[in-house]
Amino acid sequence: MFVDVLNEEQRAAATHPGGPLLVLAGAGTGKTTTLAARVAWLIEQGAAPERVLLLTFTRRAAREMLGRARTFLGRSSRGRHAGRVVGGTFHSVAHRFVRRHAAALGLPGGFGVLDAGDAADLMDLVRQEAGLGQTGKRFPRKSTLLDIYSRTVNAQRPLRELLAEAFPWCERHGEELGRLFVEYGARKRSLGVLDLDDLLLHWRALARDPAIGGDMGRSIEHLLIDEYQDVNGLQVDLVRALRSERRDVTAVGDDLQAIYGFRAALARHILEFPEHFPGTAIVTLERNYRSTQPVLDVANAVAEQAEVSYPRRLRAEASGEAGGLAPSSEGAHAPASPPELVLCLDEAAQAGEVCDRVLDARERGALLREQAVLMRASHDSDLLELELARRDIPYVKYGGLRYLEAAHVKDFLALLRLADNAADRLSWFRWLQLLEGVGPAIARRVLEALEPDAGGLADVLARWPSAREALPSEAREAADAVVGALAAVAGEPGAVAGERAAGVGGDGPGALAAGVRAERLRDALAPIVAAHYPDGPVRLQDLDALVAAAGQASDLGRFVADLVLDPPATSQDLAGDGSLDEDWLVLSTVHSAKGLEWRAVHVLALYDGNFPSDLSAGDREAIDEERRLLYVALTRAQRELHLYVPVRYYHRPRGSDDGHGYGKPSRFLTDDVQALCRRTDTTGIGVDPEGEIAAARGAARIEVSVDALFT
DNA sequence: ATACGACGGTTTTTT
DNA sequence: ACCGTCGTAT
Repeated sequence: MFVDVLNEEQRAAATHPGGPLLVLAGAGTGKTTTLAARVAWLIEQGAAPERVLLLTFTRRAAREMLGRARTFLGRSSRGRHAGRVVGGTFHSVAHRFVRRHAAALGLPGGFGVLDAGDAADLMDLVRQEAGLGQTGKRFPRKSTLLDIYSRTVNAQRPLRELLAEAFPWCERHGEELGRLFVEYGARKRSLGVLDLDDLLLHWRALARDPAIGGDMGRSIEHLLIDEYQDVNGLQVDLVRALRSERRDVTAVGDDLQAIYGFRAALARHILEFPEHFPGTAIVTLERNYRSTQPVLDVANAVAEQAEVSYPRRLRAEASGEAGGLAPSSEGAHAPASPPELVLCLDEAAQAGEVCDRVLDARERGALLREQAVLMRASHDSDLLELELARRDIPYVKYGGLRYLEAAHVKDFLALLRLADNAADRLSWFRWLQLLEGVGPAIARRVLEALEPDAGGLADVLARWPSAREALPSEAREAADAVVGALAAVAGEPGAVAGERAAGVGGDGPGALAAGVRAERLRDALAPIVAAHYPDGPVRLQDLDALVAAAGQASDLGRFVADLVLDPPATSQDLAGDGSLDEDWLVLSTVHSAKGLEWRAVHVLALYDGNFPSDLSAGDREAIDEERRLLYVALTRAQRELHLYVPVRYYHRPRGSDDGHGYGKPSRFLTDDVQALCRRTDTTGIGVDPEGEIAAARGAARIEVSVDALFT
């Protein structure tokens, strides 16, 4: 029986008979295994798989857990059924429900979902049209505007309070922001689009509706939520609404790993769970099967510094007979070595040191993909990426600038959206401006003539011949090609003869396959993209990857929506498993590394100002969150941990002028922590344990500057 | 009136 | 390396 491989606490959690259950699972304690086992156990006890709902933080996590649940259940018919469990992120599951009940919510059936970039663009558009923020005073930029809006919605708190607390430098614009946000909401409604926050808001509204919500709640026999320490107020509301009648709910999490405060998550929520669900059984998992004790010692020492915490120490189990230890190719009796603290002169030197150690670990038997370089901010790896390329070390990077955020990819997505929904004004507005000599003003005029949301696709296309007159004559032909392609691939039957992928895919009878449609659009857009961007050819390759991915999808509309809800972390992800047998190093932000583990972990740029970030200085809760972030990074390591501290950094990244200063090691690397590490000083200038730099004291005293001559 | 090039300032992290 | 603003050329 599969529960036999679990330890006592894990088994208690997995086989909890019913009613609310809270699993406090420290890092590496087999949380994934336990949750997967619980799903398997529920099914084995007779729960209908499609009535089990598993909410996870990423879709990858859902896949992994359901895969393991299936393994647990074996080849029985129940095992096959595990695939029918409903699983995904809050947002992707919300999308499913909202689509199903779109009519009741007054939404068009094929409503579009805006990703963060689209939403910021719309916010900006609304701001311009409302004439807000034109006062010449510094006004928040569009992405900041969306951050503020989103955080207010997710925290479910008044804008005023939130500004004072999290965006004090924007407080003076409070009134304008309020008006802007109301207008933004109205505009989304009139466009028939939802942003990511709306998905949750609409799901909550459904869940609270006596009729629809009642059915919904009753149809979910068991609700399981992973990473509960990172849910926000809106998500807590949702969970409570879904459980107003039934009491079967399992939450799993670790308040020591709460790192999404910037998204309005509060670790407090996990501690309040027992109050929200009276009679909650609590199970605590403390046995760590992932890391060696020296690694855990350092992590524990970091966690202990927290101002407010319920102290818990992770203990390493001798070897992993139970739970989530990935098989290691190295002998279990290899001595556990203490983490290494590597002092580097600057970030360039750091890049070299990281490469040296990565290759060294590889010599000792750790594949590149069993190693990861983790960082606070995605640009921390800029220099490292150059060095990796120079040394021919392949890598993939997670987090940071997403593939989907590249301008040309968004241009293409706009076209893909139009293929399904010609009424999407935003998408028209976007691609029209790619044309030579076309800016916002002309694009707007074309839209006026086109009236995209009046009538069906055929009506809109019928207006094109007159609408195109607003374009400068040089641009008309290129635009015709795009509109022609749109007409040819449009979802409606009768658009084009021949080339039908008869019976293939879910686009309905007479429709072209998603891949063919995507390809047509790509071909029409290619000359425009090539002309509009200086590095055209490279960008076109990205579009090819997208076309290939669309080819795997059954329905173009769903393909685009899924892309927004579950963006590929890297272009390699999108391409699929083309390079499956290749070995590569993983680069990732700490946030994106959540829930993962590697044999060797390298943590970059541990100097004060970067990790913890300067932006969090002064706010105790923010500093605590940065500390938990480091804790998450440290606990990703199985056997090897390297911490890098560049002591000199350049103030102006402009160039080689000597505008540098000396930074201190991260305040989290206290004496206690450092005492648990092996120090390697590669700077050659001497750094003492407090981070005082001999050279800095001398250098700071003597200053040479002729700046005074020029002012 | 509009588009585009030059210039200066820049709050990480993600569904 | 990006975004927003301003000046200029069309």
